[in-house]
Amino acid sequence: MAGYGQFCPVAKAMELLDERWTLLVVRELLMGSTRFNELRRGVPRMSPALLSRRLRRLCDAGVIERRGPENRASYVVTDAGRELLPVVEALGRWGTRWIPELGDADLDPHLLLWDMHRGLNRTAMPHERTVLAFEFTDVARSSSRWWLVVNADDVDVCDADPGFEAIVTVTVGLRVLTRLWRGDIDWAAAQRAGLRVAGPAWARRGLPDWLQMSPFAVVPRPG
Amino acid sequence: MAGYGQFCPVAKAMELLDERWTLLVVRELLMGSTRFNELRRGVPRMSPALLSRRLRRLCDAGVIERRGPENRASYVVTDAGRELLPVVEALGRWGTRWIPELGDADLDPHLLLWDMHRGLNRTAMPHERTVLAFEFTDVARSSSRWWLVVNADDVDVCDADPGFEAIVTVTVGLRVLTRLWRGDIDWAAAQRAGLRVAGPAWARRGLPDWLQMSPFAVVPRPG
DNA sequence: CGGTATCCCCGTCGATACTG
DNA sequence: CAGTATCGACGGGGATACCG
Repeated sequence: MAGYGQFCPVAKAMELLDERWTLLVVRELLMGSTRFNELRRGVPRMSPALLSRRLRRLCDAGVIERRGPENRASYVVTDAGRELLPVVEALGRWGTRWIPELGDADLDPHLLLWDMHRGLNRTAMPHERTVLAFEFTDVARSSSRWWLVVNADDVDVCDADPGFEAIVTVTVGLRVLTRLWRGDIDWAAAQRAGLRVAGPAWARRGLPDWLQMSPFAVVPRPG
Repeated sequence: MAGYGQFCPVAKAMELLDERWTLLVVRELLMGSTRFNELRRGVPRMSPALLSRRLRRLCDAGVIERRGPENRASYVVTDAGRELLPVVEALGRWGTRWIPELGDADLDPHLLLWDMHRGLNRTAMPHERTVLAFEFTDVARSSSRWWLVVNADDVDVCDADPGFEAIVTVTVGLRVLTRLWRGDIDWAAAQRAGLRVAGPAWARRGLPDWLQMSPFAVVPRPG
């Protein structure tokens, strides 16, 4: 689409940033994703063709730089890209406060686990390999069971049993865990809403500390 | 277009705000415009049908409220709307720093005068009616001459001679005055680039104080 | 002044398949 | 792993005219 035909810096910024998906890709980049397929996991409903277009556009705009060989590309934010953090933060804070309601279509177990895997508080967790299991009570059988496999230096999100025994199993409705992650409700309210944790007492007690919530969870709500 | 299918508050915010023109309308509302045709002057390239759609959407989202009788409607921001100011500010700051180049299509004398009329430093100006004239050296005859008519309690933007004598006449290239307004250059650089002011000495000296620049003019530039 | 109504085009996006 | 290629539909939005 053509530009706005305005010299206003807000308009010039939006000529780039109002394109569908663009700011979500930027969000993923700012969260630390650098590889194409890593970015895709953060925006699973975006087609690879469109992601490719957006990445090129962001390169052209100087927001990111493409690095590495053709077959192992990575994308890193430039100074200009890093300075989009205040924009993303302002949007996230506003969305948190003023759009609290989620439709069923906004819920996605894979995306939720993907977000959670980034925020795990590794230092508070056991040092050996640790597996956390999640069972969603209200999701179709085929995608109701998930595992976070915490290895020495990475975390995997699995939708198939990894074979190692889970130290805890969280049984919960998808919406309840999503709202907990977003900070719409707290841990106690989640338990009242049916969240259950199975496993040894020390692990059940530790879990709330292991799972960091969304960065926007602490945003104060209106009223 | 459908939503993003994400529970992330950034995604939920962008479902509303990534629609073309929406954030520019919000900008106008935050700058104090409340009436339909007043808003239009801030987004002249937007069709009235589309502005109408956007206003309804912003009402539905709780960003603004529609008030007054059918034939004299006004739109005022709610708390949610007011809290979009940090979003607009962050975008404006980023655009100012990282998209400094303007295309010819981004220049618009009417829009420039419309922006300037809002920022006039009335207290520093003469109390009686004051007329400021602008003559753009590089704009087609039909829209090269403009006037700001400062009355007791309002300011008019005119593209036809208002009939009252101007206290000063500014002769300048459209791009130069636009860059001055944006803070890309300062007053001295604008004069070196050809800006000339005609009128009594006291008015010529006062002018830089009368004309407030864009709120983003003070944003520090990279490097 | 404050909008609606209508029309139609073209670009965007989604879907799917495929490649080095 | 990191993308391209192709295609079709849809709907957003620009233009224009019109109404209360």
